[in-house]
Amino acid sequence: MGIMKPVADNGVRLRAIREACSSCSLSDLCLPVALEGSDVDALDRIVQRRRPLNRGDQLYRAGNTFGSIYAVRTGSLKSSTLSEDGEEQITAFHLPGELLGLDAISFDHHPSTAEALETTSLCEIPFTELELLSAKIPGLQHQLLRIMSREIFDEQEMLLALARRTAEQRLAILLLSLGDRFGRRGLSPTRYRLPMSRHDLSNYLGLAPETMSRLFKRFVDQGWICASGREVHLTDVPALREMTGNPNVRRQSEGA
Amino acid sequence: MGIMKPVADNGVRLRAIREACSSCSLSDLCLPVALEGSDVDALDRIVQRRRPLNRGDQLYRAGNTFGSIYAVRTGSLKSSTLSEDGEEQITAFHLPGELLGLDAISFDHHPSTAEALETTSLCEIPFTELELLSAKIPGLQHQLLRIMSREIFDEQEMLLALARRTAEQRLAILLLSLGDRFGRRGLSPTRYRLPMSRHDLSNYLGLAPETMSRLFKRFVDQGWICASGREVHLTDVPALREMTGNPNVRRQSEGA
DNA sequence: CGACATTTTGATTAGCCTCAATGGAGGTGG
DNA sequence: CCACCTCCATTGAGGCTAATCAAAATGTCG
Repeated sequence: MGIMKPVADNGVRLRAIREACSSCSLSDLCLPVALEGSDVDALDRIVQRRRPLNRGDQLYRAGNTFGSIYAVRTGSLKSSTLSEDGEEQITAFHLPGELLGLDAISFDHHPSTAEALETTSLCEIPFTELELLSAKIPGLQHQLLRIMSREIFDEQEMLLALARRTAEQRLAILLLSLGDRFGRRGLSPTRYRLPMSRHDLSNYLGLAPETMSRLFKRFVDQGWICASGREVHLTDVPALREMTGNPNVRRQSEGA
Repeated sequence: MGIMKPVADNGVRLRAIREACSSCSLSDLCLPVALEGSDVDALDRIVQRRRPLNRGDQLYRAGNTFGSIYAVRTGSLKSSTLSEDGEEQITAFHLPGELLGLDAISFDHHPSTAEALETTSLCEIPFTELELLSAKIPGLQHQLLRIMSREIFDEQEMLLALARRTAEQRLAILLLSLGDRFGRRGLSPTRYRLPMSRHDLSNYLGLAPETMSRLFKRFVDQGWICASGREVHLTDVPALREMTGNPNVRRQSEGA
């Protein structure tokens, strides 16, 4: 087993993988681990490129057997399930650098459908091979658990944040969250293009599309954002953050 | 490394563990894995008993460093976080046989506080030791990933199920879910004692306590349940299941 | 039995959904 | 180039659900 022993060109190899995966989460997987060159090779080998998906293409459907997890290189996707009445229920959006497919591990099949919102390229990581590898490379197993747990937990926290919140708060939370996530990948956290339609947005937030529209108007009127179609500019982040909290609490100055 | 090779008294040892842990999820951890006697010993050794918690006692608090995961033997707990306005937000209930503490893996500290709802006994499973062990025992690593993913995912699904649902649907979903979970441990799925107060219940479902009370009344009036204090009897499970779906869909006979 | 917490009940209000109709953007064919 | 169509986003009016406020009833525990 490869033990903590830096190898001369390790940094170079790591960079190669990171390049290969763009800025995808796979780099999170190797970065904190001291890997030997051969290990990096091994990891590199199991990562597969796929040809890009077009808008509307499905990466996998609910019920498909689980084989791989995926990292978004460029573009974006939505995960959704069908409620018993046949309505689409969007459960997550996936931006560049994020993983998807993790929720399938427990059941060996995907509980949700993943669909590209625009032209999207991905890395595919066959899961059994990753598992095999993680048994051999010390530290990788721990990283795998952490990242898995992290990605799933983030989603859960998002759901929790949205529950019990007013429509206004939900939109503020989502806009800030998207900004954070874009920011993490080197883009502007306050000025970005929404990859999803108002319809998808309202579906995800559990609101009627009409409410969504009214909210955008209100946010613009208040001077919190500038919005034109899918282009959004968060002009007053502090105000948005303020709204994030409980509305029932009267606004009080921090000093009081 | 111990390879798939049944050992004479393996079954006995497994049963011993299962007894030791009552019917806790740890049995899920070893059951599908072919373990050698020595492996079972190893697993057995790292599981620790703890003295029971009293009602109101906290197992861990949000922010505590993460060391172990826990399996509920008897009793029950609630997990909660504090929203920015200082309000308690209950994120999960934990019944006998279920695991808790898994959400701490990604951050090395607990994101939530766990508090006993009644006298509660637990098994403690030190995580680093479990990880070490899972590197040695084939299959255990996979099981660990699966169970983790499963527990976290179940919670997420619950949150999702509760989002975008009417108060009536939420209560129906929760009552059925609790029944399922009790049923899985050999108790009646239709007649049980709620371990939590109406207040906790309403908090978890994101409703006002008054609404909770009115809902119980309505459910009783409709003949769907019998309720006296915390004792609940689901008298019309089909009706409850029916309610679970989208209310906006007119009730239609399946055959139509 | 009295003090306290929890639960229930009643009246009112606010927020969001629904239905309905209008306004724009992008694509197609005359 | 313009008329037309379709899809999506916006705007308005009204209704329903669940929150809030207030208070009584019930249960719990010393």
